[in-house]
Amino acid sequence: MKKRVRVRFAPSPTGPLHIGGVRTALYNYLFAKQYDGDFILRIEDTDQTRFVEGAEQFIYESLKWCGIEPDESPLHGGSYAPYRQSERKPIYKEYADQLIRTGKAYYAFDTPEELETVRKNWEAQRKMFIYNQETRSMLKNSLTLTPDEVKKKLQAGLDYVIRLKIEGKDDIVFHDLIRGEVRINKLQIDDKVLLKSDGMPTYHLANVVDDYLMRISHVIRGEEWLPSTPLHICLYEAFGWENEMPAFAHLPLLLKPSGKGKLSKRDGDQLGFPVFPLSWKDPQTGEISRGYREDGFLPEAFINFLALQGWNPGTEQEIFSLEELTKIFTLDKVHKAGAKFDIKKGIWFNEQYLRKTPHEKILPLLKAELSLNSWNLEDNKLLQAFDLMKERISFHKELFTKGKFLFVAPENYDWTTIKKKLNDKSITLLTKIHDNWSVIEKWEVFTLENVFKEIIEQYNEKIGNIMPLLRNALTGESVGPNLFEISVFLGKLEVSKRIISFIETLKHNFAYKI
RNA sequence: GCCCCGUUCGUCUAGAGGUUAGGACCCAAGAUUUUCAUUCUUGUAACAGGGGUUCGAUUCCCCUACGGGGUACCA
Repeated sequence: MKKRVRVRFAPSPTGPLHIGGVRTALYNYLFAKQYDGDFILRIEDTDQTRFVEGAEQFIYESLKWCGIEPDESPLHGGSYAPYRQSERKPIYKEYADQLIRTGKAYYAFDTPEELETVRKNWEAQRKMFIYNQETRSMLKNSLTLTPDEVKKKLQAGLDYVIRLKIEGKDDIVFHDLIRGEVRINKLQIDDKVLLKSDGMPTYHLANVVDDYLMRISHVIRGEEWLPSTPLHICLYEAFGWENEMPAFAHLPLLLKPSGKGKLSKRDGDQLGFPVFPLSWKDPQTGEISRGYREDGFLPEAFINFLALQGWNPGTEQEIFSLEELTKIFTLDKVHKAGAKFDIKKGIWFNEQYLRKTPHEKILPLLKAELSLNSWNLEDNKLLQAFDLMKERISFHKELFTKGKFLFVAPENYDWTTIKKKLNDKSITLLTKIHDNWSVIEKWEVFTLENVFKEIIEQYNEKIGNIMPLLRNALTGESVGPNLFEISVFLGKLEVSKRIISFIETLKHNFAYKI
């Protein structure tokens, strides 16, 4: 029988989740769903010094917004609870003790200060210190001290850590689902701290123990973990779990647009685009960072974009729903090299989704934005406005800036264009259009256009001369959607008002010319 | 320093020995449009370098360069 697919996304709540993390979560989710497996969210909060208020909540909200909710998590529950590592503290101690008993790990009493001194000394000799099978004999631990001394120290309540005892000089070889065979010599691996002096496990211990206990079948994580994977394998072996070891897949990193370093939380919005899915307020400084949601990205577009950063289906299709992605996602199509993040493509995705997303999904977003502007409009009018503008905006909120004239009469006009087009016929024509339009019974595009064309024919005026003026009258701008459609949208009364107002302004400013 | 991973148009990438090296974004030009946008057409633009292996290498191997990651009682 094949092992059930169970994957986990295991962020630590030391700050807001950033888009690299979201992509890791996404790939885990896609992989799980494809195999009808489970997607687990585990909170790795073992570093009590770096705890950030609200960061955990931010993770839940972000995943929810993206539509990739976990099957099991601290919030959703599950049969392997608890899913928050701080609540599993006793478990790790038990497993660490087990390794002590079996001789696979040992106590170490070196204080952080002592180790720091050793490190400095080594550095002075231009060497890098690592705590490993070659150096541990010179340090203070249960391998160098007598059993009695160790016992005394423990009983005296001295601080200690538990370190993994790496043994042997052979290579650790494993097969990464994305990278193929990876090989590293055991001499390169240090005797990593498993249990910290505060009784909390380090990432390595907690991770391996939990992945084992939670029956994780595939570990899909960022490339920054690739170098410590051999260590994790040593841990599985130390526990005797080598047959239950999950498969590993290490994802390429999302890099800064410059390519210099991985995209990090700290980049904030200095780069000109959000690095967080949602906006985030730093509880310490009060500083607010932009989020994709608040910037106006549709979650479907955001996810689609993110999915294609580092993975592709091998076909030329680029637009995929989350569900489609779950059908075609494969780890072997994940690219190996890091991807320089380029927001331009992300904006393009949003434009695509803006045009194809059904009205009922767009409406709530538009209404929320409308209320911010304290404008009032019926739902169907709002959607009509959106349809008029949707092919010339990248984000739904731009309806209210680029399409402001659909909601309020223009306060200014584009004088540069007006001056070029204005002639001695202009006022007469505008007045005529106004008057003839005023008596139209069927206020629709076809009729308006016909009446308009009859007039310019009658007066032998060029369409390119009068149209910009009429457009300015109605919108205050010289470019935009079809003018007759705008007129229909605004309604006869409003159109009449705007034209009259514009004529008045012209008369006032250009009396000499007319 | 040491270890690991990587390197195809500016960017995201396809390519798994023989291709006019393909697509998308961006940019540019043209067509359509009252205008802008959309749409359509076209264009610019890439195999890091050097050695092998081979009849033939972007593709396989090695070296170099460059980039990224790791090297904590952080994850």
